[in-house]
Amino acid sequence: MWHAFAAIGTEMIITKAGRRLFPTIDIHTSGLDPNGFYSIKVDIAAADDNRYKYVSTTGWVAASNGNRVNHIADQVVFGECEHPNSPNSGKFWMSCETISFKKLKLSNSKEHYKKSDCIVLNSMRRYQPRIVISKWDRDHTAPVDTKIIIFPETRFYAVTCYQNGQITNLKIRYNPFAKAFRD
Amino acid sequence: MWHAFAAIGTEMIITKAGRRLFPTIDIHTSGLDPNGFYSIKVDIAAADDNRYKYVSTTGWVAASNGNRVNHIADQVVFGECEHPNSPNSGKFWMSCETISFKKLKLSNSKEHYKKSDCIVLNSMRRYQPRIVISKWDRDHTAPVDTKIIIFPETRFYAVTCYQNGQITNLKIRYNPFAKAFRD
DNA sequence: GACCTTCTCACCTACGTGTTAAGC
DNA sequence: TCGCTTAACACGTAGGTGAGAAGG
Repeated sequence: MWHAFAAIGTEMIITKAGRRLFPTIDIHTSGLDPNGFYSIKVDIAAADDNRYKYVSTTGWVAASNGNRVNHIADQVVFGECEHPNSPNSGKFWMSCETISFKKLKLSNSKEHYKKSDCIVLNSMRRYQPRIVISKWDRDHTAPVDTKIIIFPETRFYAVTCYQNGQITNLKIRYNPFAKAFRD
Repeated sequence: MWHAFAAIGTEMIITKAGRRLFPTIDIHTSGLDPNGFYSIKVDIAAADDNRYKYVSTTGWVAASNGNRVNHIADQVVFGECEHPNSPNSGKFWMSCETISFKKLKLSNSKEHYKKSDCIVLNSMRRYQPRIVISKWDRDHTAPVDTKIIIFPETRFYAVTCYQNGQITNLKIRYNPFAKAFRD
């Protein structure tokens, strides 16, 4: 699903009150220590420091002279959404068929920052979601090991209104809440 | 609200898939150690070991020769529902205006036991919800102090269908989801 | 004008109610 | 028959969609 959007240039709506991602970020884990304790969260990093604009003839183009970012793991992070079942045992996480972050929302209003599960972004910029899995020590007082996993196909442009009509069509086609707009 | 129901004899519907309590159990805390760590949950104990039946002329009567229970705190407990925000600091809990257990559901099917927030009970018996507040040690590995608080007005009969029409009327009057049945 | 943002709206999904009739 | 349980139903609440018009 993510690949179908990525091939066109994924866009995500951001609103004051917060808008869910579609598609949602769903993962599955393996190779964890069954008896270890882990928290799992998603955060969102800048994909680069460009501003973008959408030109109907050519698509997305960088509008300012931003620098290319080579190490997204070191980039500015704009907030995070811890999975509701965190923290939990490796055994639990691996028994989950899918670990879904469907409650994660994107906003453009700093006043809504305090809402949990809501990450504040800037419009017309590009972002990269990241999966952050932290293992905690026996006393659960500090993380002892943290892994960051990136799926490049989840990169997206934050917008207040869809720019590319093909993206709109895919959203309407696959998002159950947009069924009203299907032909 | 609870008192209005208790005066008549509170009943709670139980179904296979699980039914919410109405009224819900909402509490407020004070006197906790602001820097201490606490988990807060609700569990449900047998109020006694009677079976009951409802007679339209006289109301609820014990149908078997069960024993009166004097110490509900020692009774059989039928499951528990940990508050979603557990565990958390005393400071956090005391800052909450209301701590609500609205997601707690009651079921009569053991197959649904594994659902979190769902407690399995037997129909035509009487139950007593209990608030359980546990303080954890500095390493969060074991509870060091547990307090059990009981509000007698939350005692209820578990039923698969309302027995007392006055209870039905109160539910319809005050539960927003039953608005369709108001005159 | 061009571009981006905000708001309201109709139309969905998802699910919490008691009712009613059927089942056991 | 009687008492209790179950399932389908209409009708609410609650909230997630893009469209379209208005605002800046």
